[in-house]
Amino acid sequence: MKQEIEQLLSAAVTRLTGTLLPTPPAAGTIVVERTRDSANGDFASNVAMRLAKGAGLPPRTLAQAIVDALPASPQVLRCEVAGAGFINFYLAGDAQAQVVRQVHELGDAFGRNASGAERKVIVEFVSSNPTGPLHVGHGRHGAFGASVANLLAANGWLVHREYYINDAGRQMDILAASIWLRYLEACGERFTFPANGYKGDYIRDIAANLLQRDGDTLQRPEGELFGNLPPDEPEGGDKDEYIDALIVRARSLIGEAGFRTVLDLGLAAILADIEQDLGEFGVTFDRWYSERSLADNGAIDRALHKLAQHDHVYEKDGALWFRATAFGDDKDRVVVRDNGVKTYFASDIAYHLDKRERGFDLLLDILGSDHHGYVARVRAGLDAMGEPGSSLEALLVQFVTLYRGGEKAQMSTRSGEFITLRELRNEVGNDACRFFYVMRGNDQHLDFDLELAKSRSNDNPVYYIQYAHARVASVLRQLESRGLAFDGAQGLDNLALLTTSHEAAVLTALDRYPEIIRLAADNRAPHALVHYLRELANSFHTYYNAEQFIVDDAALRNARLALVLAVRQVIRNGLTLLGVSAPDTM
RNA sequence: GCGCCCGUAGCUCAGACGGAUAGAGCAUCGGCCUUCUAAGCCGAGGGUCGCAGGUUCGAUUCCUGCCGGGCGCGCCA
Repeated sequence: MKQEIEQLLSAAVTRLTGTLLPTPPAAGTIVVERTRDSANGDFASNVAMRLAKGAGLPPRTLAQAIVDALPASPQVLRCEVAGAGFINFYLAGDAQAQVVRQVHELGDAFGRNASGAERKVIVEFVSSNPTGPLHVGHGRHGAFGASVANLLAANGWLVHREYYINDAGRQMDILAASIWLRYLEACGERFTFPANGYKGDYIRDIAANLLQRDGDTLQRPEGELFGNLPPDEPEGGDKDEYIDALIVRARSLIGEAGFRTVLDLGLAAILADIEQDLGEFGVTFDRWYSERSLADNGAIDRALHKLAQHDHVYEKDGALWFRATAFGDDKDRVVVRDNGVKTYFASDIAYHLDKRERGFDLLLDILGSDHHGYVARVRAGLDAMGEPGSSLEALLVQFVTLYRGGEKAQMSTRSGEFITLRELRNEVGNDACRFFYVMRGNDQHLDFDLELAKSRSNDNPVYYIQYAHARVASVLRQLESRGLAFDGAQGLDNLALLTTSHEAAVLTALDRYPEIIRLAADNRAPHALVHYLRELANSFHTYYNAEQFIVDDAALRNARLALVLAVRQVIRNGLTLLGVSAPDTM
């Protein structure tokens, strides 16, 4: 409806161009918005105020001229000039009701549009280090990323969802060493576990699987392992030095192949756990992309070569530096350390180059807010390699603070460690989780109250929306039990009977849905959809309390049922984009 | 010190492109179940939109400077 009014205005302004208006208006000048107060009509435009100065006319005079030039439309009852020069549109009585017909015709597709124009976008999110289970912060990334990806797809983007596996580097070595040490413990060796090792119970589980699969083939006496090592932190040493020395020792004792066996087993186990966890959460990926593969297939060398070709690298202090400052970054960045090891940043730019080479127009990275410094670097890298840095868009997700009735509760009461996503899901349920995670904008800190998310009361917004959906289903059950059936044709033919103020409110809410889908995708703002769904549910609940749907008058009954079925459809469409279920009973 | 984000009702937050009387939930207070699910509805109170300037016909929104909070500024990943 909003679009149609914009078209009317555009036609009127075009008609005046050359006479009252010296030049055609710039794109984006003709804007129509919904009025906040129905006393000002249903829609309003400020176009006359924006064009008045250029035309050398008082805003109200120009506004009246535009109104006079508007083409006639069956949708618009009348329009008038108001205030400082607003043009207010009053819709014809049955114009709004046509949205019900649209919803019935389009079904699941209602609200989708083609604004993305089949551009290719890669959404990279979660990408947690595969060194342990996901915790509550990763859950927000998963829920947010999945919802943004769904919204983009609903707007006609070709969406690819990807998880970048940080399976190279020192953290992986520490993981492997930790597993091997727990394996030795399981073999009966006794020693003090390193301060910097991974201490979670899942490490013991993986070690137990290793023992079961490979027997004691990797066992070595602890004396050989710990002899002549630097002191660990509790002994006054440096925990990083200690664990690095331990890793070197482990490699020499069980060989590179043996070490790799342990590492791969651990990596596979943890990734399987993460994939299952996210899968149960309704978060899935088209590809799990291995960082290690970038080194193995030469992609990093190719990226570095590309930088060197364009003369954007130099040597200093034995290391190879990328001249990032030439591309707007704060400082130059090391890509190859003086010990010959390539930095994490080197694989990052290689990865992003690879994304471009795979043909993605938009690279959407969903990152923790603590990674904001990283964006300028990677953009600089892309520019230096001849790819537009502007194709990278980073969405920074702020931290999650868990509360349990008002008290901070970051730690699990059972294990004393960070609460995992799985624990959270088990406690509050997937629906409430997905919903609470996207209730706030990504750049807003999120207070996640466990008690509120669990409460099955009117405090809980997710149930409020689901309840509206279930109520419609309940109405249909009631209809059937009275021996009646919904006559869709009759309902859609009698939409003009939907005249109460409550029906008008529901119709307006339904009509807004396509606008919200567009807005939420353009702004990468799933929370806009959350707020909308609450308002739609509110208009429905109010209607439900005010009017009976199952009335004796068949024409009115079917018109009302057509309306509430449209509400059910739109709620279902919206919740689906958020990864939340739409139950028929509660 | 530099950079990014945030500051709106007692609390948690919406307010895209500058527009008409700044909204919602929770909390507080008062009403509504012999009628399709009360996980619901209706009503009331509650605000110098952090502060100070600037641009504009018009600023919560844009710009500048302060104040307060979070995060980041490695040859870590």
